Amino acid sequence: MGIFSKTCEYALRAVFFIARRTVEGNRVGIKEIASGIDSPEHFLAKILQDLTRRGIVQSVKGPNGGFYLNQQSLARPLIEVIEAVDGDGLFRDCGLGLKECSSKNPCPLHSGFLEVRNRLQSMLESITIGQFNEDLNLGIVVLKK
Amino acid sequence: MGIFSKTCEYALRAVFFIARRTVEGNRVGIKEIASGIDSPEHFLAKILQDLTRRGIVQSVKGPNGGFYLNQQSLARPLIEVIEAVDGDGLFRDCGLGLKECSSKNPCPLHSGFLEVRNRLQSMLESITIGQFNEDLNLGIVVLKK
DNA sequence: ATAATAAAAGATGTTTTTGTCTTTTATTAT
DNA sequence: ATAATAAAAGACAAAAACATCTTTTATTAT
Repeated sequence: MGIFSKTCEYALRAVFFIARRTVEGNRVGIKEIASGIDSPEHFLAKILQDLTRRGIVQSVKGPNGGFYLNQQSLARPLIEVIEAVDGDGLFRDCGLGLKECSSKNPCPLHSGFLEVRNRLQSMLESITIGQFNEDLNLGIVVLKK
Repeated sequence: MGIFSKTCEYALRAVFFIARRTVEGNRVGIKEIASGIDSPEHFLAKILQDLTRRGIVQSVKGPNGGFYLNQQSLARPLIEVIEAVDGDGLFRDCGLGLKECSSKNPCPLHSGFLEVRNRLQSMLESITIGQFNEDLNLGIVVLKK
């Protein structure tokens, strides 16, 4: 089990992929995205449909259609994608699964977790969907294998 | 989705619960553990059977039997329980699900993740199963609700 | 030895996650 | 208008996670 669901992993790789194509001035089809990030095509389609409904990615149907990102979406922090897909449980729920864990009524790991996941959260708030385009083009970072 | 599997959450709550009873000098039965940590009894039984096989908790059958922790187990870092149940994926696998993600061939989040999860890892290495017994007795920390 | 106890093991069921395949709808170029 | 294109939506299936119930085995007290 990774830190995110498989669904979320695909979503994140996909938005990075779409961002890169977008700044090149192109829309990109589901087939190309799926093969570009090594994900099951139809499964990814569902994920992107959902993100589109939520306004996190943009799409148009028909010839020359495909997915893309508007300026607002390119500037979006990664955490918005994660919360849209996996919810905010990773940042809010008790590490031991307690319903009412809080600073008033903490589980043994409460304070330790607080620090670690605040860091995770602020990291994911500071990273944007569009910030890796150049690194992706240069091959400094990758989205498959 | 929390950071750990449900199975792992139950395992962690259970070992804390057993630790507390152990230092009081008692073995504790599965029924009492399950109700003490609010978990499904038979499901927890499986989990503890597995941890027993791995030597992470101890048990004896029959009257006056039950689960307990020897000195070595009481001193065990929490990460050993987590790795026994969920594996080490949380600390090793790529956040975006790439098979070959590394510093040589990083995903966009590679370096950011490295820092956060090294912190998580060292936190879980420094906490021991037996270190919350007093806080549990005083009600400063809790294992259910 | 026997009965009672409690973990271990086995069988089975449910729900969620992940994945595939087909049909429909919207858009564009001709 | 029509045909081609590509996302959207729907139906279905496999696998994994989560959960329950029953039977067996080991241990202890009598």
